[in-house]
Amino acid sequence: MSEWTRRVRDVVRAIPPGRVASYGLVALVAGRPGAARAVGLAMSGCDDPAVPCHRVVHADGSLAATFRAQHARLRRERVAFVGRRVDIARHGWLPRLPQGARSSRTTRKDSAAA
DNA sequence: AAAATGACTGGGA
DNA sequence: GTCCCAGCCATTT
Repeated sequence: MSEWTRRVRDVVRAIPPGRVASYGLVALVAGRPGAARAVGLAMSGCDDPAVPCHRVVHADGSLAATFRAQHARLRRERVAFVGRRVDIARHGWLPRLPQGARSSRTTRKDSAAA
């Protein structure tokens, strides 16, 4: 397992139940702004049960097409949906960003929850 | 070493 | 609103 994968995993583990974070936000917190796609790659296994991979969603609240169990798992945590997407405004995770975590682009949307 | 891949994203159509 | 495309990035061929 690469350093990157391990780092992503650690961030995801910090997402509290009932909260969700976009791939982009995870990348930002992991120290690689803009690496959203790479985050998805790191999560593709989702074998470790200690990692709440279902709490990672697309920036617009929609879910990964290939991760079918995601919707059910989120609802099990009482996460509300608006149509086919998660209600980011109410369930978006507001992490404590690392110092100097510059928001190259994913920030506005990702931290818009409040 | 070079090219293809994919649980992404923002912007434009 | 939905669809499509061109960048992005670490991993895998």
